[in-house]
Amino acid sequence: MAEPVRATPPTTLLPVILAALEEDIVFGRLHPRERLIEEEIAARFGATRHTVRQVLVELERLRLIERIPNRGALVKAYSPAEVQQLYALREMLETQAAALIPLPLGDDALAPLHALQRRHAQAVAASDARAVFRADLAFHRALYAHCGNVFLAETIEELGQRAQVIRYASLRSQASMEWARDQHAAMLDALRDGERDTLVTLCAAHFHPARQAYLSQHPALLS
Amino acid sequence: MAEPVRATPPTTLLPVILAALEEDIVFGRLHPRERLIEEEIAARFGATRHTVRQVLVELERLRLIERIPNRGALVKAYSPAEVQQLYALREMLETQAAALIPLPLGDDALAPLHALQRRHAQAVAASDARAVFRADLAFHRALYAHCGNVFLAETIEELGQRAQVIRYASLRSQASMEWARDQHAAMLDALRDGERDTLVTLCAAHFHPARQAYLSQHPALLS
DNA sequence: GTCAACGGGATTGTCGACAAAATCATCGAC
DNA sequence: GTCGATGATTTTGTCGACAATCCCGTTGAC
Repeated sequence: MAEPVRATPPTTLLPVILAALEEDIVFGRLHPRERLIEEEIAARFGATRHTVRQVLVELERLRLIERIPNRGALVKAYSPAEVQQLYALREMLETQAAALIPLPLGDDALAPLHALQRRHAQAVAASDARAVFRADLAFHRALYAHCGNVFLAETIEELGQRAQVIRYASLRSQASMEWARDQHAAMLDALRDGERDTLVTLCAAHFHPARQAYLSQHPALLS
Repeated sequence: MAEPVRATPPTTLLPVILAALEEDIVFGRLHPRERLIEEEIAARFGATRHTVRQVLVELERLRLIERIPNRGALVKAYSPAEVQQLYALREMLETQAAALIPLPLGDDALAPLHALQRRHAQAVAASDARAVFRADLAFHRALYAHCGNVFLAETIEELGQRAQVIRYASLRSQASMEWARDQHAAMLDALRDGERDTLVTLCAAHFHPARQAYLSQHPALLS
C-alpha cells in the first residue's frame, strides 16, 4: 500500500485507480512479483471490487501486471535477457520511425513538439518525477506520430509503456532527466534543420541509460 | 447470426465463444461495422451476458472489434490507407525477424516446422478454410519464434492477428492458399540451406496478395 | 522426520437483478 | 416537408451476494 485515498467524484473512479496503480508500478512503489489484491485496492479507493477488476484487466493489457486464473495479479518482472530484447526491438522501431519522418518538419508541426518539450523541461526543473514521466510519454507520442504509419506509432507507444517499469530506474536521477531533456531539444533541432542522421542517432541512443540502470539495479531477476 | 449453438460442458464457455466470434469476424460472417449485441450472443451460446462481455473485452484486445462506452461493440474496419500502413509495418518487422533467424536451422528446429507445414498443406488440399487459417497462424508463429527476440515475435503475431480480417480476403481462393503453401515450403528450404536472401525476400513478399485482395474487395471503406 | 490428507480462512470468479444510457419511433411546431 | 422535442424500448453498465478455488497451517500415518 503506497498512497492515501484520493477524494473524487462518485462516478468514473476507474481512470483514477488505473492512473494511480500505473504510477505505483512504474515508480517502483509496487515491486515486481508483488501481489495486487482486489479487495485491498477497492478499500483504498472506496470503489467496488468490480471496478478494480476492470482496472486489473486494463493493467494486464498494458503488460504491467500478469493475471493468473484463480490466483490473482502480480506486478510483471523482466529478466535481463528480456530487457535486452525489449530494448533491441524499441531501438529498431524508433530508428525506422525516425527515418520515416518527413524532414525538415514545418513550424506548424514543430510548435506542439516545442510546447511538450517545455513542459518536460519544467517538470525536470521542478524535479517532479510524475510530471516528467507523463511529459516524456507525451513528447515521444507526438514525435512518432509524424512517421506516417499509425500502427508503427502505436507499437512504439505500447513497447514504451511496457518499458516504463524499466525506464523509471533511470528517471530517478536528476542527471538522467536532464540528459533526456537535452536530447529532446537536440531532436527538435534536427527536425527543424532536416538533419536525418542526427535524428536517427538520437532516437536510437535515447534510452540506453535506462536499460543499463535497470540491469544494474535488478541483478537477481533471472527468473 | 451465423452459426448454431454448440453443445458444451457447463463451464468454460468463454474460449468457445471467443473462437466462434473470432472466426465469424475473420471469415467475414460478421461484416465490418456490424454490431455485436451482448444479449443476442449470450442467447446463441446459452451463456450469461457476463461471459459474453469478457469475450468482447478479449476481442477488443485482439483489435478485431471496437467497443464504444454505452454504445456497444462493432467489428473493426480498416481504411485503405490503414491497410497499406499495417502491411508496411508487417513487412518491415518480418523482414527484420527473418534476418535475425540463425541460419542454417538445425534439424531439431526444422522438424516441428515441417510438421506444421504438412498440416497446412493438408488443410489446403482439403479446402478447409478454417483449418488453413489456424495452421497458417501456427506456422508463422513457430517460424518467427526462432528470431531470438520474444517481443519481436509477439509483435509480429499481434499484427498478424490484426491483419486476419484483411488476410482472409485472399484465403478465399484456392489458388492463393496453394501459393501460400508453396511459399512455406520454399521458406523451409531456405532455412535448411542457410539462404538468407531468399528467406528474407520470401518473408517480405509473403502477404502481398492479401493486401491487394482486400483493397480490391472493399473499395468503399474510406471512412 | 517426511509426506499426504484435511480443513479454515482468504481470494478470486460468477450470477441475477437493477440502474443508466443510448436508440428509435412518434408527434407536433414552424 | 423538415426539424427538434418526447417517451418507450433496447442495450449497456454496475452492484451486492454467493459459489468456487486456492493457500497454508495442522494433523496424523508410516
